[in-house]
Amino acid sequence: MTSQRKEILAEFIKNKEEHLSAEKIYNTLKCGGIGFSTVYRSINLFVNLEILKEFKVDDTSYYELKMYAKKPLHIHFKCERCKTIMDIDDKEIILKYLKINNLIEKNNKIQVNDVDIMFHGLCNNCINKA
Amino acid sequence: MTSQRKEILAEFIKNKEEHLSAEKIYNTLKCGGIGFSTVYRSINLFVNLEILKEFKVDDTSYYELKMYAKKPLHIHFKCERCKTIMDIDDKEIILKYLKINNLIEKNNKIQVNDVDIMFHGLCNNCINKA
DNA sequence: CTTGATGCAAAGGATTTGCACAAAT
DNA sequence: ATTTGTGCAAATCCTTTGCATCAAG
Repeated sequence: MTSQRKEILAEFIKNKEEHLSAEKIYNTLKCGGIGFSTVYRSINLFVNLEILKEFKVDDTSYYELKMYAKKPLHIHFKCERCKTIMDIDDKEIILKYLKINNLIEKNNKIQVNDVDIMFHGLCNNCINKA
Repeated sequence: MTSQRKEILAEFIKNKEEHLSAEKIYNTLKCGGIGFSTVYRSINLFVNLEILKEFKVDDTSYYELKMYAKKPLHIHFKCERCKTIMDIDDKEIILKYLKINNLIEKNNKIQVNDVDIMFHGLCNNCINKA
C-alpha cells in the first residue's frame, strides 16, 4: 500500500455514492504528482482484488466501491440529456431482478455470475425542464 | 443506397441471429474492396436510421438488425469462458422485465427509453466442459 | 541490494475524420 | 457540374506498456 494507492482509494471512500472515472481521479489528484498510469494501474489492482467494481458507459470505464455496490446486480441509469449516471438501488426492484436471474439460469441452463443493467432515458430534472 | 451499403446490410440480413462487429463485416467484405471507414460510416448511418441497434461488450461494438431485436429490451449473455454472446429471448422473461421497467419509472419518476441488460457467466457448453 | 511501484512518453485497439478521388445524378 | 460516398492514412479517445527511476524492506 503506497501513498498513491491510499489517495486513490480515499477518493472512492470520499465519494461513496459516485461513479468515478480514471480521468476524474487523475484530475483530482494530479497536483499531488500522481500520473495517469498509476491511476489506471491502481484501479485495475483494486478491481482484481474485488475492492472496486467496474462498469462501462459508452467508451469510458467508471468504478465504484464494491462494498457499496454490494449486490450481485448493478443497475445504472444514464440520462440522455444531462448525461448524469445514477444508481437504481431499490430493494423491491433488486429482489425482482434476482428472481428473474434464477429463472434465466433454469430456462437456459446457464450460470449467471454477474449482471449489468443499463437504463437510458430522462431523469426527473430533465423531464421537468423539457 | 450504394453497392457497399447494400452489401453491408445484406450481411446483417444473412446473419439475422448473429451480433456482428465492424471488424467481422470488414473481414467478410474486404475482398470486394470495401474499406474500414465505409463499414463504420455505413453502420453508423444505419444506427441513426434505426435500422441497426448497437451494443457494446468490452471495447467492441456489435450490431444487429433492429427488426429482429424488436423489443424495447436488449438482453445479452456473454460466456466468460468461450466469449460467445447470445440473446436471451424469452417472452416470459421479457414480460417480467417490462413490468419492472414500469415500476422503476414510477418509483424514480424517470422516463426509460431503452434498457440494455448484460449477463456474464458460463454457457451450457462450458458448464459441461468444466 | 533487490524487489516492487511510479511517471513519463510511446504504443495499443476501436473508431472517426481529412482529403483527394470516384460515382451518380 | 454538383453533390454524395469512398478509400486510404492520419488522427482521436481511452487505456495499457516499456523503461528508467524511485522508495522501501
